Amino acid sequence: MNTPAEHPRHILVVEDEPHLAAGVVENLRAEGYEVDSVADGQRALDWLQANSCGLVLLDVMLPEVDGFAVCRTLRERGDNTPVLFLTARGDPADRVRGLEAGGDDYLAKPFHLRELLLRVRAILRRWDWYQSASAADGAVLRFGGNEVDFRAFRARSWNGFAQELTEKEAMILKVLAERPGEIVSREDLLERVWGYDVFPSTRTVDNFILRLRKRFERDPANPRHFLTVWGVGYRFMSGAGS
Amino acid sequence: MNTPAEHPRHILVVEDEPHLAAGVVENLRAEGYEVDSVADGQRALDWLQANSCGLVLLDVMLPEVDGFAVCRTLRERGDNTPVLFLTARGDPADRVRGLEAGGDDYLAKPFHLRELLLRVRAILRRWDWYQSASAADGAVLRFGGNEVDFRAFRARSWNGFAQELTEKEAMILKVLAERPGEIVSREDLLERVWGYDVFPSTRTVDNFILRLRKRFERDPANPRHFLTVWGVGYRFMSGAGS
DNA sequence: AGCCGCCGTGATGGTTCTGTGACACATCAG
DNA sequence: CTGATGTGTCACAGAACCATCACGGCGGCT
Repeated sequence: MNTPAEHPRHILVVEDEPHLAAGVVENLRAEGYEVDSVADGQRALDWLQANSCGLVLLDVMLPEVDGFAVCRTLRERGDNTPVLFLTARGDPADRVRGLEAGGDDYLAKPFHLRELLLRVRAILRRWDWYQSASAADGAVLRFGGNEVDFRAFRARSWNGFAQELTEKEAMILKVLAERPGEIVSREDLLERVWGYDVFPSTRTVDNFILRLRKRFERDPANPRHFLTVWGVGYRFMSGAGS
Repeated sequence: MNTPAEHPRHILVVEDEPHLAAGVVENLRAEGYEVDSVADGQRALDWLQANSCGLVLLDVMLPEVDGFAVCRTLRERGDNTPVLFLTARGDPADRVRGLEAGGDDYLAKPFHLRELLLRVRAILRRWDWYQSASAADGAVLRFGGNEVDFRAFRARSWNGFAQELTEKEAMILKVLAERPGEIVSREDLLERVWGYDVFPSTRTVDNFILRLRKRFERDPANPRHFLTVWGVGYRFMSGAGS
């Protein structure tokens, strides 16, 4: 079964209008993605059976097999590769149909390339995350007697207790731990963890810090690893840094 | 067609409120950018047809043609100059509207100058041509046995004590340290640190100098680094200059 | 349907930072 | 020397911000 983890920066573009396809492909490549492109639904399904990728850009209006059908078939196969629908019509009902077919997002044509790139980035960010977690082979973070395994969302805390991290907890921890000693603003965290079009309050971030402290700090009220930077954000210290 | 490649360090500010525009322009110039400014949407479009730049700072609420419309027109022209929206409303949905209009980022007023500068830098950094941020940035400042890391708002003073600088302290120190040996007036400091919409008294500046002296001077009463220029302002000396 | 765990928000209380006034001291003009 | 003006220093109050808790919504699982 295909999983996006295998080729997270690889994108398949399914679009029958050659000019549009070329433009999209070009721009995605310029952003550093690997891109393949096919022109109809059947070929898309064939390609996806033989290969894997991190995202499918799927035009709804396709000759032969339309985009919704492609996506449904894909899901029936057990393939969970993220799908971003492109459609000519602005009909919001299409969005619902797309989501029902198992799509992840939806963009109405004509769209701005910039917006497309933003959405692609947002969708792939999730997988970027898995990738970097496994890439840093020793994807086990150690600090102050704690041990965190990002692959399994698992951790063992300083006092020996096993901890099952939630997804958000793990992501926040990871973003912080990527830049030890540096300040990470709440906005950074929101953007990196939640994405560009979701707006939880900054209070939410505080809460996750609170949870991380409870899990990993010996004295959560006097944190040594998850430090507050007043007026800005937080900073992660792994060691006995002073 | 305009591309940011031509003038990557050039910024156009489109803002109708003169005082805000002045503050923003001044701060951007101090960071080393070339800055032009116009006061309404039509002039912005005219300017952008005749010139090119690396970034447009675009107020949403403008007389005549609003910011979204300016951006849309720009994109229809095929101009992909990055656009950073400024808006009076804090409504996060505006961010999406801005992105849909073809913008690159979005900042709600009232914003902190520091944040504005960070975002400007982030956007311009996407273009490889623009490598180095401002001089004092990211660097570690050393003087008289002290060590200041502006990235982390942290410092170690001559006697070895760790110092957690507050935001304002760090900013004032940075502005002073950018021009070692030069006189910086209180008005300059107010403009650079507090920005466009706050007007503390000059007394406040004195107080922050006091705090900096306490942190970093061996004998705060006889300062060797944070010197008073009577009747004008202050001057920062990094070395043993006297 | 019912249960449970995760997530986001609001309220509350405590902490830190910031700006100001007061007063003493320093500097300058005459 | 004397007054006028600017600065050093301190303490304080208000503002801004954060930690923490409790609660409700939502979705997944049984």
